Amino acid sequence: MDNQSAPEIGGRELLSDRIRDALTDAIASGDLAAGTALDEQHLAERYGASRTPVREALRQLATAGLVEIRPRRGVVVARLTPERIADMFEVTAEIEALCARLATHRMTPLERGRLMDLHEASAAAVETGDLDAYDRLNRAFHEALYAGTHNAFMAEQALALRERLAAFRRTQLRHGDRIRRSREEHGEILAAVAEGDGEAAARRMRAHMLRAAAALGRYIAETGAG
Amino acid sequence: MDNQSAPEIGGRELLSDRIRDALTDAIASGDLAAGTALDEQHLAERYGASRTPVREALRQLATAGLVEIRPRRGVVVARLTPERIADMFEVTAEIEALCARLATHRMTPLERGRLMDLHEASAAAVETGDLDAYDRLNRAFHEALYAGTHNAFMAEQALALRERLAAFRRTQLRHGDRIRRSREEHGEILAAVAEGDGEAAARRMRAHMLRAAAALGRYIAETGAG
DNA sequence: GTCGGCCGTTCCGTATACAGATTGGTCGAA
DNA sequence: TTCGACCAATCTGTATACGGAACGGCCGAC
Repeated sequence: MDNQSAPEIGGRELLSDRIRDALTDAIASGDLAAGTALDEQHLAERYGASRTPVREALRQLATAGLVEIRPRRGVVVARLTPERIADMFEVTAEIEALCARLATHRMTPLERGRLMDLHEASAAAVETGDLDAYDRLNRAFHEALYAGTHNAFMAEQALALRERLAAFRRTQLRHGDRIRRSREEHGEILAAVAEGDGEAAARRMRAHMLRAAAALGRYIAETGAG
Repeated sequence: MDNQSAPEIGGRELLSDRIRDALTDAIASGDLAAGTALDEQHLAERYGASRTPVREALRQLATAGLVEIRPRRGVVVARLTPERIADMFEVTAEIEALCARLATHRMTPLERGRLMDLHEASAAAVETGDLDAYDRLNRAFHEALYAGTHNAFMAEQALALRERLAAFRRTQLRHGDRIRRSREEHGEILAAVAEGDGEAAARRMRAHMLRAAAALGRYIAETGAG
């Protein structure tokens, strides 16, 4: 086994969380192929820890759907086929569309104003090509819509789903003029929200997410990851 | 139930899962009030186990949203206010509506036939007043729609959400003629599915779920649980 | 009298130890 | 040769031990 990917998990946060993140990356990047059996002891010595935090990390990954735990029979990496990833993105698109529709009808003027501010601020990031800045504003835009549903549980679910797909979306914006297109689509969504047309906001958000997923899908197809 | 002193949890499955179930019941039933601090050692001796399975159970409850874990600061029972439960039911209603819409467009004739069979079979359960039988068929009806989306991830999410609310829905069907009404609503949903009108199916499913939630909400308000 | 720092206790996060279950292989019998 | 049972190795599930961080109380200073 080629240990090219050094564990290298230094930091101050919880050890189990660091192991979880490391394993998440390893699975999302394809270093750990689908169906691979994960031995707790082996992982423990690989990451320089004991079995206890490794177990906690694996449990978290199981609830995230990245691994599968058969009681007393070990842990295996879940089969993240292109179809499954596509399924996940479809669910995300629908959830985001749902949030957009609800938020359109429920946001306060103050919240709508903040959404517009975020959109305005993102213009500069697009012009300067600041990917990290746009990523933050992009995230803030979507999270503002989550919060705009005035349904805390909905917002949590949407955010959790977004986090879950973050590993696969990492390189999405790096391609072509996806950033500019992304912001344009945000503008169209925002217009529908401003007009109070929830259905249109939902449709445009769904299309927005599916286009982003398609861009990522092409990337995955090229690299053969998964 | 005499859960006054020692909740005896006997069985052959995993100890951590049994503790998780016991804690889930305790929280859903209100035995553990919102905001209660949960001490691992105390829970361990209470359930006659060590801290390890207790920890695993608490982690599972955290991902289920029933408790909140602050690193190095302990675990507290999440605040399941009526508002929060209402939020959860709204999300469930929207997800179910989404599944109904997608399933309408994607189910095969065979799957549609099975859905109709399930609906037909439930008639007998309604007539005889067999609550358990109707509960199974009701569950099967909804799960058939999940599967009908042909999106495995969507089906898993919907099922997980349903499981998560099961603790609060336990007594829902026991009230009045909710069973008969429930089956009638299923019939209306089924009609929309058969006609291929996904939007109507979604609307009717949303209304169906919200009516069930309202019935439960009245029950909760009466008993003061939560 | 009130505020701030010090210290002890408690509890969490992690490490290690032990027991039961599962899996794979090997040996023997038909 | 093939099938079945037994056995050993290994890994998971659980228990226990240890170190450090956080919270509460006490004492001293202003």
